[in-house]
Amino acid sequence: MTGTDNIPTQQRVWQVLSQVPDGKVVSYGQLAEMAGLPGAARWVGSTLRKLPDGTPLPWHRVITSQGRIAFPADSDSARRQRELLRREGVVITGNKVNMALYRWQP
DNA sequence: GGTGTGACAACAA
DNA sequence: TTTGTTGCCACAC
Repeated sequence: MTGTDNIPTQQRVWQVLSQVPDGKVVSYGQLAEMAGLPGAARWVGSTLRKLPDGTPLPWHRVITSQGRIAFPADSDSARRQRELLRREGVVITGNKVNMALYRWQP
């Protein structure tokens, strides 16, 4: 097609992300795949980076496939993310989340 | 249209 | 387990 079919890829990611429920998390790869972009995990991360501070989107529910926070454990961003997750009831142990328990599976 | 980039993922040592 | 390497994708120059 010549471009009439493209809904902004970014927008599709936002849409999927907005569906992640409280207390659940998804990996970058999973999010990419759900948005119809298998293999674009890395790109998703780069894109989330552009979100403004006050975004209504649950960016904090996106973590690595290993259940780790993608930021350095001692960074402010990592702390903020842990705080938000914990606030939703997600137990974090050593900068890690138990994917078996909190992974979002629609 | 080629090149570099990154909040990743899978695999080798 | 931790560290390094390679593959991926869409985007910005």
